[in-house]
Amino acid sequence: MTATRMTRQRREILDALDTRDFRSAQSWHEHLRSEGSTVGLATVYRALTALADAGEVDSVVSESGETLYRRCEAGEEHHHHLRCRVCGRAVEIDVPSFESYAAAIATEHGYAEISHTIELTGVCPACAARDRG
Amino acid sequence: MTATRMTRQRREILDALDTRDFRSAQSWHEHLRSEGSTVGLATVYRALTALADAGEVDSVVSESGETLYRRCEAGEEHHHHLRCRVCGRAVEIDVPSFESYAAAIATEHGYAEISHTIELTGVCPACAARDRG
DNA sequence: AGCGTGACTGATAATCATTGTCAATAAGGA
DNA sequence: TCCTTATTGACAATGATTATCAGTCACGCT
Ligand SMILES: [Zn+2]
Ligand SMILES: [Zn+2]
Ligand SMILES: [Zn+2]
Ligand SMILES: [Zn+2]
Repeated sequence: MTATRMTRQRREILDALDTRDFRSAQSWHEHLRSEGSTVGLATVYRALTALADAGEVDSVVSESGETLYRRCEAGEEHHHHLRCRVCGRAVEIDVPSFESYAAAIATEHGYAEISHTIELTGVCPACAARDRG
Repeated sequence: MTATRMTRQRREILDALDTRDFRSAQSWHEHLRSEGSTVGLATVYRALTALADAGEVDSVVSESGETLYRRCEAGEEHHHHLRCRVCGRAVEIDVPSFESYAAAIATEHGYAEISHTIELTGVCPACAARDRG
């Protein structure tokens, strides 16, 4: 019944994704092409959304509304990020006290099916240095 | 030098925005039209982005990438929301300990110009009831 | 009250990210 | 190898947002 096939394209995409930078589907596609891959844009979109649904990659929606992806660190659990808004480089952070607080405040207001978003963005040391020249 | 003029359209838009629901520009436009206004879609977009830039309305980016707006109770002050992902109804929450925590963890990683996003989403009591109805 | 200027408006075209279409291709089990 | 069908990729289509630009009107000034 299940039937997920391991194709050349999927292997290429998995290989390209790293755990350092958050990039858009279009950006990953460009990156793959520049490395010689011939993978199509639609395929990159399909693979990334599928991987995100499967929880194998992280996705965040940027301030401008683009969806950004990166591969998770091994063995994924719920976590949040501190991301560079210039280059996409990100580190994972955890916000221990918030997790329970979120549930409490939500039920207090009668809201169900709660989910939450916590993202920190800034300019990483490398990009800050580059700015100064 | 400054030159922001109070037009009929801007007055209508300001009047329409309420402090209860987060809606997209298109949704506010529909709402205005249904009330008899003849305001154009582009004008609604322009007014909302201007108001958001001026800090007079809050804007959040939804999971699907749409930008949602509403007028807020807390004036200019920084705050966060618990929003219904079905109807947009939202309440303001505060996350007391987080503000300083965000700054600390960011500088710890060398990131500058920090900003953060915290949004809770769920299904409000009214929408939950309607689901069952 | 009348005038002039430039900010504002609205219909529409353009843009941009993302999704849908569909014929051709190629995993992977028999 | 052969068959079934998931997958691919070029391209069209969508949907939100932004840019154009000619016509309009707010508002300071006389
Ligand atoms: Zn950076
Ligand atoms: Zn969390
Ligand atoms: Zn608010
Ligand atoms: Zn609701």
